[in-house]
Amino acid sequence: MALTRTENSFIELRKQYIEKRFSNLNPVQRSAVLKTEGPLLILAGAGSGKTTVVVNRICCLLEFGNAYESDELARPVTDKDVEELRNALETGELTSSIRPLMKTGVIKPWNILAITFTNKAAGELKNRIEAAVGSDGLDVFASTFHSACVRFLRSDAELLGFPRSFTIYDTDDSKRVMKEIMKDLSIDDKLFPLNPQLSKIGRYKDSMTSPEEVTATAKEYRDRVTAKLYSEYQKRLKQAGAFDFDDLIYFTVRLLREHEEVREKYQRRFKYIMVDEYQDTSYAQSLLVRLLTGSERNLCVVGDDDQSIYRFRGATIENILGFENTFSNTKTIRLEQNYRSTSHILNSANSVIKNNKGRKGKTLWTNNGDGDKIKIICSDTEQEEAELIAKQITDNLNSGIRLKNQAVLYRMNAQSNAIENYFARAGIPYRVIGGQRFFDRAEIKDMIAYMCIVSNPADDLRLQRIINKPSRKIGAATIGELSRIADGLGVPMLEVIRDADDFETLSKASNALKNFYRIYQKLCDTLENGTLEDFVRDIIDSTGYRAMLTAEGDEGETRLQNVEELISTVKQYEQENEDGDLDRFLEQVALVSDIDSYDENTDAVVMMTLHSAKGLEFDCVYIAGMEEGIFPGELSRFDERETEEERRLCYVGITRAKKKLTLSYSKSRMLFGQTRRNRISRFLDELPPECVELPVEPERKIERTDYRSRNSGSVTLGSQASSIRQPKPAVKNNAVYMVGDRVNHRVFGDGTILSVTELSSDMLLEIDFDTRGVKKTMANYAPLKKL
DNA sequence: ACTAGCCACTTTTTT
DNA sequence: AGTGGCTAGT
Repeated sequence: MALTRTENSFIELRKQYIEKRFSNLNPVQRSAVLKTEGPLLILAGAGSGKTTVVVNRICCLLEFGNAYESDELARPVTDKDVEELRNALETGELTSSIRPLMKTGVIKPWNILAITFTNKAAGELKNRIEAAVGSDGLDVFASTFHSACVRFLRSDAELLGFPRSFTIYDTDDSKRVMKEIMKDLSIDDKLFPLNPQLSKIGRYKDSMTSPEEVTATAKEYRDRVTAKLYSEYQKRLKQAGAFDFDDLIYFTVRLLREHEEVREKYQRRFKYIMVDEYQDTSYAQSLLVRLLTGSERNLCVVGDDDQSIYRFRGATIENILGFENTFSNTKTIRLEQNYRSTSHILNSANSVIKNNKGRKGKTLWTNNGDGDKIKIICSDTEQEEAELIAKQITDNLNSGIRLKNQAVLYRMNAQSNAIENYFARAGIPYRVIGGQRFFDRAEIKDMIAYMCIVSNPADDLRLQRIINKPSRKIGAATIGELSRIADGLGVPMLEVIRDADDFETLSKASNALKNFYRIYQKLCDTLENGTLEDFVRDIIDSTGYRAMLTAEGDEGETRLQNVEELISTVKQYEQENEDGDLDRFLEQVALVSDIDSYDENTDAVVMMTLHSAKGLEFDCVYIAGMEEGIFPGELSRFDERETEEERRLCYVGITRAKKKLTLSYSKSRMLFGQTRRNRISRFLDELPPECVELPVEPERKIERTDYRSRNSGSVTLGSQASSIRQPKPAVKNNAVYMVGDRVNHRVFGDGTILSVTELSSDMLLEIDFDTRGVKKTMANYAPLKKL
């Protein structure tokens, strides 16, 4: 039906109004916000304001529905309506009579599904939506893949033969199960190491390959063993009513695939779907997204192929590279303007990443000024590295950058030790994100295990963990017998314990088992009749756990404190979640990561792995361990695909920095209990020389701040060790520099060269100046003369 | 059944 | 280097 002239002008003005509503965005961002219908691929460079786009896109949907791309009108329009809208464009004020005309399509907050990478990101997204559109925003379904899947499975897991109150196994649990399987099947875990087998199984799940399929196709002996392990592993998890992390995705996909009514339920509900960090999705996850997407295909994925860093856990970069092929008529939008970093930092990032081949290719640009150049610092040991980084941090603190805006990033968690040690001694407040999580501590896992068996009585694994903790005279022999009987009958171990009297072989342990069952029943009672907090307190006391810890002395004392902390966690959980129950709490515990609880308001230096830093930004970023064998890691050095992944990780690291970036390497480092000397990371060579700092520092004593303590002032750059190193001649500008040469520096005067280090196209010289101490300079940039 | 002491392994990165 | 698992001895 043709539109009248009045209608046409109204629709045209409506578009203008909506555009104006988002005039705070740049034109590219705005086009991404307004394109609400059909498949959309947003290639969002680091710091390009992609979260802002996602938030605004959701706002747009909630405020205007699909009005921007639609000809629909809620009622016939008159010339008066057109006039009022024209006024509204001037004043920004909509009259109540035309307001209903501004929105088309029925879009409620719960029709929008937004998948993020971490729980923290989901929370932030919700907060920002709430801030923009009010409490309606809270009903937008924003969560991670894993949390979303748990929600779906909670309502329909029975269709797959799992209980609704299923348990979620973490990596640790998986290992335990696998170890047991290997023992039962007499498979040598030297020949078939645990981790590779488990990750193989994980990759099978990522590619939606069932145990049956693997068994059918496995020809070689090793593959047949893996197939056997996989089948057995799944069998046991099912018996225990448990999913591991990969299962959550795998079984949700199966649920949606095999049950049309469930699939349609969600397709009807989620009219608009958005997926963030799409470059880090697995094949199974991309399938999941496809299954949730209805025939309208209102799917928007956001990602940056250069920031794909989770290949090791099944992410495939092909998802984002091939999105346009999977979804025909995809509109692709590139956000390339960076609002975060200075151009020296950005150019460095560009220069590093351009060495990768498999990428869509894009170049970030910024209007921010050049800013400071990239600092490179070099040390002899990892202790000294920590010291030098600390020095930079306090320098920057003195120039007004708060500690919370400074972050130390590294490749592996193990690197944090040396840095932590120094910071602790120097009195620099710091926080470490990641590493061992609170919920990974043994005593906390014990508490959780008690909670789990009440929630899911079939959870034999958790049961075994705590059945004799504290000691109840139930030993390995008894547990073995229990497990045998339970297996034979196909019932949970807990049932066998209940009926212990019926089994001859358990007669000796009968009393101990009855005693345990009484405790179990008491816990069930407490949960039934009280709050979660009562329940946890009861676990600590009734099980004798407190008594056990108290008896242990001061070791136990700290562990008791951790347990007490769990109580306050539970308490807080109950306060924040009205409808929270035990299952919900346990699932949260299973799915939170350390980064989720990272609070940016505490004023302390942040330390974390480069992986954890994804999505964050800091004024100052220090990346430690820029060495071959560390970063890129030893295993990645000779595999091109792996090296490219490391390079992307480096790109992620560099682009976290807003103002200052410091890269650090150490000439020697203690790792795996051995001291190793590593070459400088190739990534340093890939930096553009013009962005790297000429280390001509203004001559000033490092002011001691309150944070620095005694004894850390004597910073010795360049020890004898460095002068022993093989002299490499630096040829540039007709000058050849060798270790031991005497040189003159226009600012620092005369000195002796301590070391020559090849760096990019230049040479890094370490010079011991007669009057000014040891400094580092670039051969090409420094005002140097050979004497 | 429990404990102490020894050995081996870890190391990528995480939901 | 540190931790956790295993063995052997009580």
